[in-house]
Amino acid sequence: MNTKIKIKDIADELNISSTTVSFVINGKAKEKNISKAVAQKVLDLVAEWGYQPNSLAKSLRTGKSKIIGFLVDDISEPFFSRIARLIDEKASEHGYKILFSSTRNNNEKAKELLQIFRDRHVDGYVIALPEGLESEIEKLINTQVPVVLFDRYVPGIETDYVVTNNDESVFEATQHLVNNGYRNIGFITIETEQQQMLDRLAGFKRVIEANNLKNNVLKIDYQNSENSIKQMKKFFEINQNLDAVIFAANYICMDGLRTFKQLNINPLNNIAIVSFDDFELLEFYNPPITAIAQPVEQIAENIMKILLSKLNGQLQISEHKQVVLPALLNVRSSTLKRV
Amino acid sequence: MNTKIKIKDIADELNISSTTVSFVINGKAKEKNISKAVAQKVLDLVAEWGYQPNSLAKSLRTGKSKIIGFLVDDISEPFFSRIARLIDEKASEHGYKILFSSTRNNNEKAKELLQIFRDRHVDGYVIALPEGLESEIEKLINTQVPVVLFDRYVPGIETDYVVTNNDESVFEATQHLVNNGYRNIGFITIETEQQQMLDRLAGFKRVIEANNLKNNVLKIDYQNSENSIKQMKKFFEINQNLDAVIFAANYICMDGLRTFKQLNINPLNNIAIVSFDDFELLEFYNPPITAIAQPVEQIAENIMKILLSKLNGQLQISEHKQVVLPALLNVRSSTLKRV
DNA sequence: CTGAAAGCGCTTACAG
DNA sequence: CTGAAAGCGCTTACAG
Repeated sequence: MNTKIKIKDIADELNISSTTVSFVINGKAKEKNISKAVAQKVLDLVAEWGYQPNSLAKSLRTGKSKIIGFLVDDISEPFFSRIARLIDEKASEHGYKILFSSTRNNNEKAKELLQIFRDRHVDGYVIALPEGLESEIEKLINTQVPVVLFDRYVPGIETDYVVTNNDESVFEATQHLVNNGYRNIGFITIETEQQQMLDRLAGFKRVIEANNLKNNVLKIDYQNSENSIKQMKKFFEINQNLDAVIFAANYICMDGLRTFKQLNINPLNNIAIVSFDDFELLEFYNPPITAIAQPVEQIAENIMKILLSKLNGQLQISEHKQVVLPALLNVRSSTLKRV
Repeated sequence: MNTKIKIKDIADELNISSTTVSFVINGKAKEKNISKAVAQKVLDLVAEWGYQPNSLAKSLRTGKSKIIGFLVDDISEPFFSRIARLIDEKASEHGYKILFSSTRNNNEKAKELLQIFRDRHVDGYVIALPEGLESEIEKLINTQVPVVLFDRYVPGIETDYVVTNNDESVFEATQHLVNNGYRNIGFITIETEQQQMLDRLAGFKRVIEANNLKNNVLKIDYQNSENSIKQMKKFFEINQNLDAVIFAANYICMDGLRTFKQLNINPLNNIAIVSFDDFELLEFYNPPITAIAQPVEQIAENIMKILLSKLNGQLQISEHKQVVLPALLNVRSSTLKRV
């Protein structure tokens, strides 16, 4: 194996200085008036020896790590892992790599992670912000490092974010239920201050109020799946006459379907279903379930567009871009017109 | 904001040398005979000022980055993202972070990534090896850096790996079908040399041969979902009399279910199904689908146990651990006894 | 018990 | 057109 070659080796071999080699390697030959002949010699030797700069040394010197920190609740949630993949693709194209970690609903851990990322001189951040970390994130932003939030924004914090139009998309979905004849619609969310969840609820309420319908909302005190199912069971027992239900997130929907199974409620005949976040299960369920699909590709694209333009200086750190993207309502037979 | 504090600042403030501060911070106070009083002063100031070492400088000096490279086909595949989450948890406990990237079936990209990881002085690797990268991986292993393969091993390469017992688990699943009265079983896999896929096929064949059954195997030339469905349609049309089918992987099963839908085959009545890899969809499908569940937690645990013991020197780099874990057959109604 | 100094491998302001 | 030298912030062998 090639015992790590360094700039000095190249310089010595060619009887020139490290400075010149460094300039050539970094494409500054022209700018620095290096003669074509010398530049070519360097390039040739670099190719021949397969020289690769030590990025650690480079980072220490320049203060740039070419690493982006990606922080989410749980990387194994489909929505997040899909974003992760797309972000990584874009980042790789520009020489950045992704360092990720899951906060797993643990704020202490999240704070630590932020600190660790900072120590590692991460150049930029992509974060789905856990509740309660608002002030930490403000501190981070104040250090003049680019931070793009996604999935949820935080009212009152001036920063870049890319989110789905939660309010509007749930409004549409609820309206779709009303149009199809449903009148007693339940909305199942979690007890939280997370903005995206509040927005989804708001969209629901707008329709309910406009149509003078009953406001059947369950806010689950979410601990785990089991506990969540227990609360849903109670809710469905009390509200026997629901003719439709909207689940405000992927994992809530999963628990909802489990609840139906346990209660022997057959969505096919008894109740219409809409879920926020589309995933394969919904397409294959019997009946196939109507879902609000977040525009994952567009979300990832926008995140990276903002982040990269800040990273390469095209966009001022202090100038904040806020992108709200429309979702798609995939109508399936779980919400057929009521007869 | 605290304009980054460094060791020198602490040393100056306390009128001692950077050496002493460094020793104390790295817990070598005793070993280096630093007086308790001095050590305490340092610790106090570190706490007060919230000093955090610059990990870049540390890495450059020590040659250790405290970063683990995680390389898979696609981080958004549920199996991989779940492993990612678990690995990250374990790694974090030991001060390591995960740098990931998806190779997306692109060997050139995979080679590049390996190179990039090397430049970044990744301390260790967790890899689901793409086909055709065998020699690259051997080179990597020869650089004496710990590499743990998972999901698939490569016969002939001496390295650490953690895999599921693919052969045995498919053998069991196939036997289960035979026991329940199925006699014309199809096996759908992809055209590949990937060892885990070959092993799954081998497990199937063992049962087929032992019972003198017909060997109905489809090896899909996998390009994309659409193309894959086309090939399955043809297969099912030719083999009208199949009474059961085993899908050799998650994504193949998804395409299989789509094919059934398009062909109007109702698995409920017409055909038994088994899928490799268990995921929520299978549990909720109608009928619920029998699945071979890989022991994800155990896989992740074993990977990290091996990797960490090599990283901290408890295990020789040259000593290779190879772990084969049993899978669980989750029997559901898609494979009920034939009547 | 403690410190001065070298060095990890780069980049870049400065000098010529 | 090119180079000597300082410095990024650590760690550690060596000296006392």
